[in-house]
Amino acid sequence: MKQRVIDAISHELQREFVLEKPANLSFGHYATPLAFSLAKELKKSPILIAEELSARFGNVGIFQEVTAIKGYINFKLSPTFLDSYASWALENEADFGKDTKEETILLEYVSANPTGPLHIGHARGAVMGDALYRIGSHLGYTITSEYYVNDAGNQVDLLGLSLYLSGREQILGYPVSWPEQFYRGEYIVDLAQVAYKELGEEIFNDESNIERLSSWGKDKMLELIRSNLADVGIVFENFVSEKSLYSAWDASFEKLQHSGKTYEEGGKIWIRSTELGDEKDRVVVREDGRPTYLAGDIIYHDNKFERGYDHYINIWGADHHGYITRVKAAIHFLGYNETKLEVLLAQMVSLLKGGEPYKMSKRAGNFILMSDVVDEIGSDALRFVFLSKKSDTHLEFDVDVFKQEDNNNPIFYINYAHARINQIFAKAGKSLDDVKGVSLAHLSEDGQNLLFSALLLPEVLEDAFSSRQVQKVTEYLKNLAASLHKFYNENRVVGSDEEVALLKLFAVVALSLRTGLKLIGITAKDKM
RNA sequence: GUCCCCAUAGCUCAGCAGGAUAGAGCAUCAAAUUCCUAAUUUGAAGGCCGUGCGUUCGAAUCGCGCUGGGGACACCA
Repeated sequence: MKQRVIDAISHELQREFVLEKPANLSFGHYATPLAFSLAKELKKSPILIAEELSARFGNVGIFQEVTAIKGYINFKLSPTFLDSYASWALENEADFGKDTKEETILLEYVSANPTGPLHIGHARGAVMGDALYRIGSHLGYTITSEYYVNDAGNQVDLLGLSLYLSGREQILGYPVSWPEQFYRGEYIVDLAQVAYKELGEEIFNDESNIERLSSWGKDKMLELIRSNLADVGIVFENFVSEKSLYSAWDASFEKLQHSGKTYEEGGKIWIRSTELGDEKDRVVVREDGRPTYLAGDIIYHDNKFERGYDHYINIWGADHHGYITRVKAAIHFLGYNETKLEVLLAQMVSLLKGGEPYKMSKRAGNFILMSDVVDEIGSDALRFVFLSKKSDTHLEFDVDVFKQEDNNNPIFYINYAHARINQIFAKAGKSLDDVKGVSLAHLSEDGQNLLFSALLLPEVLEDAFSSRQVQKVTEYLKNLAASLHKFYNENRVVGSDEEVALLKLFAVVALSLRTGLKLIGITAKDKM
């Protein structure tokens, strides 16, 4: 819709212009402040310019009216245009808001260590990534979703050690002393029990079994993580194992050396990341020859770029922000265009319950488990609240709000609007096919405005995806639901003279709500 | 010390590729159900958009400084 408007205006004006929303829908559907910027150039008042320019739109079909108000040029779409778009949307439900894009994107998110269940911090990146995946795919981008599994290195070793100690302590009854950094959540105790059942008591007898425990535990944890994700409707296309990539280290390392940006010092191998803005150079190979964590990411990004996507998006926890520069430097040294990588940061989440800090789960080892929150408020509410604020800003919310069944709870409010429409159709005894064909050209002003709002979804999606700001979608859905409730209270539908037209209008609103919800991973309710 | 995020109504937050009177929900007060779900709606009240300077015809929005809050600064992942 927006594109049609832009095309129509460019055709007439032959100029660059900014298209925006008027302050008030009564002015029009779209507006441009173009006259202000032309004032200097033309040495005329913006008010005069706006009047002259608006006069050119006398017979541009899609506009009913083009008016100059205080220097702004306001465009009001014609009811026929809105009606034809509405009819198209209802005929092509699945295509509503779809677009075609050439770009291919590799989207990596979550990538939590397979050493424990997902906690609430992971949930934010997870939900954000999934929403971008859904919206982007709907817009026609070819997106691959990927989870990088850190199944090599210290953390996984620690998992094995922790299981080993826990088994010796809880099952074999030996006294053990726990080093500070070991995993101590109750899930470790539970998992050690499972190990006891599946692998037998002897697994805890000898330290030589720790490696096996690590690997076994990692697989179990990955299974748990997948199930945590599945509970909120997230399924990844790819899981890439860090460990499996290590065989490619020599090749990646050779590329790095080829760039001349590596050097040896103190028995370690460094990359000159300071040349690309890093605070210090970084070690990639330790004195004992073991590659560092960064090396793993170098191989991984080499692997990613080899696969030849147009664009790469990583969603990381905000605590990794300092890591961006060095990874980009490495990508550059590998000979790729590092600007193709975009890193989005998911900031901290603080949870409250009844106004008090949400208590940490002992089970998780003093984290808030994502699954606990899902059990408490449900996947839909979790998704909605996490998506309603920009991901790179801190978020605080009270889980109790999302258990209320009223206006406090936005997901409830939106579902109610959708369910309402369904019930009205049922009450009227009509189906979509009964109303599709009717013309909406004679709707009241309020009806036209509601229709216009419902038809805005495609441009909201476009805007949300391109700015990576999914909260634009949740905000839009809340507003659309509010408009529907308001209209409902002011207009009687069933039995009125305009029954079929109003039903068609409502059908478009429902389509927009349903589609928008679907793209943030929520299934709209038909009945409540 | 360096870097990142934040500061808008009592609370939680929108608005920010500069544009017409700064919005929503909650909380407070007052209204609307013989009628499609009142799980809703309407109205009132509530704001030096943290602060100073700058850019601009125009700044909540852009730039610099300051103040306050959160976070990150490994050869751990």
